Amino acid sequence: MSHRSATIQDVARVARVSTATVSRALSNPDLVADGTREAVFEAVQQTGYRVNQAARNLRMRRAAAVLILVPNLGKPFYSKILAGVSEGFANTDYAVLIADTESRPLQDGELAGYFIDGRIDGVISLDGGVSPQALEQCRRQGLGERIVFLCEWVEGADFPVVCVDNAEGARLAIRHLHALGHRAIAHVTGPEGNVLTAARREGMTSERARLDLPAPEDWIIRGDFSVESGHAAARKILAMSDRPTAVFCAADTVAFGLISGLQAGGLSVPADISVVGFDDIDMSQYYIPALTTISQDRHRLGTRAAERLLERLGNPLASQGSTVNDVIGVQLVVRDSTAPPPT
Amino acid sequence: MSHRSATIQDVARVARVSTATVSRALSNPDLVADGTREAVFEAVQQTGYRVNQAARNLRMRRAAAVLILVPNLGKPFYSKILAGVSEGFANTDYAVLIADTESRPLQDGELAGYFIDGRIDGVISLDGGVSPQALEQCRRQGLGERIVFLCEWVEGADFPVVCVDNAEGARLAIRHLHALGHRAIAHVTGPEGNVLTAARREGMTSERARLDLPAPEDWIIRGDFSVESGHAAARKILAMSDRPTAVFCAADTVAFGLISGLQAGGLSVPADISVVGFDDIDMSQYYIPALTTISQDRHRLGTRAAERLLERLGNPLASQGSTVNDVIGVQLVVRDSTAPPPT
DNA sequence: GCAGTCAATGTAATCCTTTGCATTGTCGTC
DNA sequence: GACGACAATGCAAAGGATTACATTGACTGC
Repeated sequence: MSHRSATIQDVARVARVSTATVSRALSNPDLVADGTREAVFEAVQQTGYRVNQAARNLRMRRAAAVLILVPNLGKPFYSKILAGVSEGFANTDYAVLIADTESRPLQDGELAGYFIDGRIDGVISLDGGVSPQALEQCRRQGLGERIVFLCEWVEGADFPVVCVDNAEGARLAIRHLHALGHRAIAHVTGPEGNVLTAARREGMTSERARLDLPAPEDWIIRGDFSVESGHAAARKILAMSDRPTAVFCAADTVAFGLISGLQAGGLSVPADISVVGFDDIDMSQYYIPALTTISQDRHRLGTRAAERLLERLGNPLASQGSTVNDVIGVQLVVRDSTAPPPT
Repeated sequence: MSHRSATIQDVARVARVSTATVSRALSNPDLVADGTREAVFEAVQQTGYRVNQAARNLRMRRAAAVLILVPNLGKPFYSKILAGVSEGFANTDYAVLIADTESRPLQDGELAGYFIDGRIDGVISLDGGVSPQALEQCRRQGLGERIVFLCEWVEGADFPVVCVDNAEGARLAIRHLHALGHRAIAHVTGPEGNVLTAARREGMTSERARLDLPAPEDWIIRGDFSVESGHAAARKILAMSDRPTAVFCAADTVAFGLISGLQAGGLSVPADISVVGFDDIDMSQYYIPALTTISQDRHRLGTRAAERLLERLGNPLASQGSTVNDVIGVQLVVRDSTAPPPT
């Protein structure tokens, strides 16, 4: 019951071997003889020894930790992704650090700094807003192999990305509305400058063009993925003279705000106007009306990103230079917020 | 552009002082002369030195990290709390580790193990389901001061708790319904064995008794905080001969499922039946009808817990033995899901 | 002019593992 | 019977910071 916890020295003493042998017995069991190995295990039990991470990290020049950059932990969209990521690292000895880039944006050189001072071995960024300079700095330090993007990415920076096919999701949404008979389809976007915003808008407009549907300028309404922005969009739509019969929203949360605002304004969803979301968050199937949306497998996105990073950390030489793009499929989930347009 | 990053030795050489002086200049600037200090800072700039965390942790016998135990990262309820916690540690040098106890439950001795092998300095547990043995083990190791509970807690274990006044929240809900004229009030609980479930149910039943309201057994419906359980509860209520005119749900998510199920069964909320939730998650004000609920300041809960843990880590002697209970107030937020009972 | 004080700095031990290299002993082979 | 190969283990040097203790000078007060 000594206050100080057991060290490898203690184990070595009890097992009557050297510390080197203890170390080997634990991390590379085949290198030691059967009897010795057992003696060591026995001694470990007896002393309650656990390897000191700091010492190991110091010696091995690694951090045994990865950092997840999340734009805003407060958004329900991320929670399942994080659960996936954290599960992806569950059987490894990597600790998962989480940083909210909204509540505290990364300082200049902070990212590279975390690597240099041995706090982390790798990064999964859900934030496409990481500054290109920060990334360039990391790459110069030879840390390029240790960064993976998830969901979002940085245009022009050559890092591996795990994401869904956003444009395809948008196309699915438009096609669904078109099949129901809609021709007047509006879009509430995400925040300006966001890669998802761009991809979804692009998919939306290209499909609308392909189907030869009208595309007045004011049918593209600027939002920012928030419920509030959906609510604001509703007011704009209510005020339009030439009102669309359907709206495709860049996120489910936007759709909720939109529907709430439309109903408050006297329009019924889907009787008067159809709404499609994007993401299929948990709430969507229980919203009233249950939301028609584009589903992405968030849990899988998380585990996949974890796998990618693990690969790259395990074998820094593999797939060098080439960017492996993991694109995960999306699915249209039809529920109650879409219907044929009013006649 | 050497590949190896600068060490304190390099800085010492450049500044023409000893490593001890460099260390002091950085962590305890008053101890060195002005000129020396500047020379050191200059050398740090020049070499791009950053202190190696592993080495520092080894020497100082600390981990510079705290662990947050989250029952289920996938639940939107936690995201804002986590944002608060992470903000609470933002200006410290503590890294924030997050573990999902549902996707990977803690093994026996794992919690104490994290302390012993120097991975963490403290724990904030949002999970009241941590095994009492694990906690007892931590306490025996003298780690009792390093654990703080948040939102949930373990009955009988004497650790500091930051939480809201759950019973009071329940009472507020019942009083509100009573004031509207309701006498027949049911309750959908959280999962059995959960401390929040117990506290909220207790507040609900005691207030109902105080107001002399009827309390048939089947008006307490077992749920588990999930949307699905709310949906299931709706079926039970629809099947009742003696139907309540109002339902208080142990969580907003439950209320969503309930309302969705009730409407599907032909009952209108709040015209036919009123519903009150608990938590006031982001979605609640945009649900249709906007949800009347008990609001808790989740962000503040997070930052407060962080503060508590920091205090205890900084000064292990302070408030020793005595459990400081931080109870944060709750507020009734009246929206559109409650109305006088049908006449 | 000398003992004592104090500020500023240096020396070297310490934190605990991992691992390159050296050593020992066994066994098979020519 | 000598030698090489090889398995098993030990010795001791990293790895990079912090800090107790020692040292040096300058300065105070008598």
